[in-house]
Amino acid sequence: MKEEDKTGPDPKKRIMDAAIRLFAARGYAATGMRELASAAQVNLAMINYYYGSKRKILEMILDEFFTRHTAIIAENLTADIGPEEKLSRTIGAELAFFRENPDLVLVALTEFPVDEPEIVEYKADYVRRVMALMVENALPLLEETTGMRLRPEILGPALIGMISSHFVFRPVVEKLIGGFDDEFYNDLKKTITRLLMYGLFGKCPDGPDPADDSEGAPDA
Amino acid sequence: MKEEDKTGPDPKKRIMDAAIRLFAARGYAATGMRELASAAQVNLAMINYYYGSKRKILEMILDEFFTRHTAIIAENLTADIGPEEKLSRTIGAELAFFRENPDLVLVALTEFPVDEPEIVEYKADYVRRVMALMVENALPLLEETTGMRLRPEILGPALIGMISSHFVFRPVVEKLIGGFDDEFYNDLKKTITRLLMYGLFGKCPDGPDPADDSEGAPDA
Amino acid sequence: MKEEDKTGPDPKKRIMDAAIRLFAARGYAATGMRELASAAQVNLAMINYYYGSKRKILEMILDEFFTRHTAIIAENLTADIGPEEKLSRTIGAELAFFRENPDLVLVALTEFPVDEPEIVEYKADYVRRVMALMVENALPLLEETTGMRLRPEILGPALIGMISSHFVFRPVVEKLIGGFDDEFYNDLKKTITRLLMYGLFGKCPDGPDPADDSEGAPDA
Amino acid sequence: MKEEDKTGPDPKKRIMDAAIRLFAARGYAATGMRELASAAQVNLAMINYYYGSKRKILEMILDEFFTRHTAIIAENLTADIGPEEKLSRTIGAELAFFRENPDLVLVALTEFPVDEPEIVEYKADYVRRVMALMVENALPLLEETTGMRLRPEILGPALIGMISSHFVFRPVVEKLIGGFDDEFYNDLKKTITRLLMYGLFGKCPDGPDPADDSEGAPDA
DNA sequence: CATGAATGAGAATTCATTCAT
DNA sequence: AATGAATGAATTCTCATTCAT
Repeated sequence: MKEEDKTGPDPKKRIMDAAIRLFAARGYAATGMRELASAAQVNLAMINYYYGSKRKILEMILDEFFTRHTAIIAENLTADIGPEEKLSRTIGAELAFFRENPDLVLVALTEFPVDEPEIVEYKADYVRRVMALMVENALPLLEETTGMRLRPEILGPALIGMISSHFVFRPVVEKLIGGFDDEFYNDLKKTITRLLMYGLFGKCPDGPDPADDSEGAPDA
Repeated sequence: MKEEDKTGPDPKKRIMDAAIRLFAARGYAATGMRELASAAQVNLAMINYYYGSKRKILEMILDEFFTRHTAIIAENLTADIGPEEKLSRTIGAELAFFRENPDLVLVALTEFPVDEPEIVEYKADYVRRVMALMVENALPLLEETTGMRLRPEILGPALIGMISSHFVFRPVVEKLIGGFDDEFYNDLKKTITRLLMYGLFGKCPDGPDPADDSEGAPDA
Repeated sequence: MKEEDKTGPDPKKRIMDAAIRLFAARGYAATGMRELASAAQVNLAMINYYYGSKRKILEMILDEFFTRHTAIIAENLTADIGPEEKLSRTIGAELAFFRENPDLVLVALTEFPVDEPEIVEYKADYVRRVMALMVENALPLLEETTGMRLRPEILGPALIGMISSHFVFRPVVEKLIGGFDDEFYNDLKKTITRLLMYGLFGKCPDGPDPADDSEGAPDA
Repeated sequence: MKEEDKTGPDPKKRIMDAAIRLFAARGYAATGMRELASAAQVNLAMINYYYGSKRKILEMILDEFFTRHTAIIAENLTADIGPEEKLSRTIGAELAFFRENPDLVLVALTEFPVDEPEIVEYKADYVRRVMALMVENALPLLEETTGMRLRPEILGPALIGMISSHFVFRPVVEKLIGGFDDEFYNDLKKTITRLLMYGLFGKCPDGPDPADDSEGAPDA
């Protein structure tokens, strides 16, 4: 009986997967528990049995995104490397994470501004942690190179916004452009990295593009 | 005539204003018609009397955002000026528009990925037009300066994502930081412009910062 | 201004005509006042201005049918002619009336059993009058010819049911058969008359069919 | 199991019974779901839980009537007996069925002409089947005895109309006459049979009335 | 673990009607 | 006579959740 009699993994995981997919496609509030139950091939009552309530599911989704995203940022920002490499690696890691979990990103960003009291603390905590990571591991150096005062509450959203924006527009762009292949995502990484490091007009130092995954060229 | 016995302007406008505010705060699907009616100080049935349905309200909101946003981009991108000035002006105009209509931006971006068949065409059209504007008025020059192939389906979302991201995170950041004053928005504009033009490491040509609204004083 | 600026006759009449048509097609309860207003090319508020309420319209419709139908029966049943001629003429007159006002019949019959307290008296009165007419002008003679006891509360509905039934099934039959031409209605009259006078097996006395409208030709 | 804590049979059946009763008394469109729920002693939401929608209930009611009525006609019309016996038995069987399910008849006839696209096919199918049964099992013989051309689209409605008409007028007649006892229904059967077989004036062959259930007289 | 039944609150929408102009 | 706005009640249906089995 333990062998999956329905489709795919165990029921609890199926529910979570379906929730991420449906919340991304229709939005959290617009997704019904029945819809979710049938998408997960699970009896309706089992959802509350496993998760307690609909909102708890969303909390777990957000929590997962925030935890993993913060960990990625922390891991790359605290590495003992030069600032340019730091930024370039962070962008790459985030993009890789987003690409593997596009619906997770979509749910997190789409439901992010929504003002539900019981979830607001998750979000505030996430923002706080990301800003703290920047202040401690990147801002001083960056203020030096740019010669500007850089506020974490501005730089944080700006970076995340640019790196994630593809995934917000993806469902619509997909209908116009068709799917996205490896080449697209390599272009995406190159463009985003280039923009965040040198902008559209900044002079790029000589040497190979630091974000190009193609060919066999090393990152340096 | 009928001196407004309730609050503010005429009922139809009050409904639209309240809808933008509520959809931004709670999300479209989570906002009830009763909530909307009482927020707009209007009888419940008047909403359908004026707008026909809840979805029509959202359609009008999205349409307004898309129309105005596209117009701003078109106006600045087609101006007969140099590419750097083009970009800098466009960013400034967009930020000014977003700042004056933060809830409108939030609704447009939050509800953007949602896959409702009857609204999808609005969005696709918007994306198509923005990409076309870039291809015709900016991309060739930018590809020259960057030496990269720049896809509109990458560059478009990236720019919009960075410029708008503050407004997506704003409700949460506001709770941590407090309100946002003029100085904040001047910093925001400077930072976003700097990032998109020269990135965090690109060498900025000498001369005054092109995006500084503050007096004539340099940043020190 | 009095000249009909819209379509057809004066607004009050247009409302009544549209009501008969819509009540026949969708039923009284399922027909909305807005539907009625736009079908009659009249402002919504004018309906209540002219008729007071939706129910009053139905009352007037039923009243018109009952009045005219009762008058037709009275006129033919009290004529100073033989019983067979009486019946044949009554059938013919009813069928002619029904054919000219098929929607009126449909509304009267469809809404007839509905148990709305404020309308019930109209119906009861109608039934009473029809039964009284039969008792006074036909039953004694018919009981003699048939050798049966004939109750008016049985014979009345039976006759009306047979004569009107085509109009109840008409909307559906029309979809299967196509329209109904003069020949059809002549056949209808012949069949109904034949059935009510001699049934399917009764021996018909010689002589021309008393209900044949077509030329002078006998049925052969 | 669950000994019925409410009234009578299981909830699903109670809903159906109440629906037939209410639709007959007030009409389908005029019957509200709340009314139905409380008449069936059932929670409002259970109606949709069991039947999906209000219209589905009507569809099931019509389907039941049409199925059973067609079966009765088929059974009696295809019997290997003489034409007079065929007709007489069919009338008797229909009247018995109608008497046992007066509300079902009323709903079917009252809602019959109503032009709801999703139900129209049920009705058309019913009409088609009844007409086909007549064409195959009765019309040729009847045309011979009557010497008339008999169209199924005329004869079908005429027969049904006469046999069912009592049940259409019943609610109103009941208020004038009082209830209907066995004797009444025996008279009804005799009168209807007599009319359809020999009409009001047709010469009835000698011998006892073929439709008289009373006394001990045999049918032959 | 799993299920079908059940519930009360709430969803969006439409209703017939009224009223000031 | 005519209209657009307004209203409160009612419409059908769906919601997330609970519970006995």
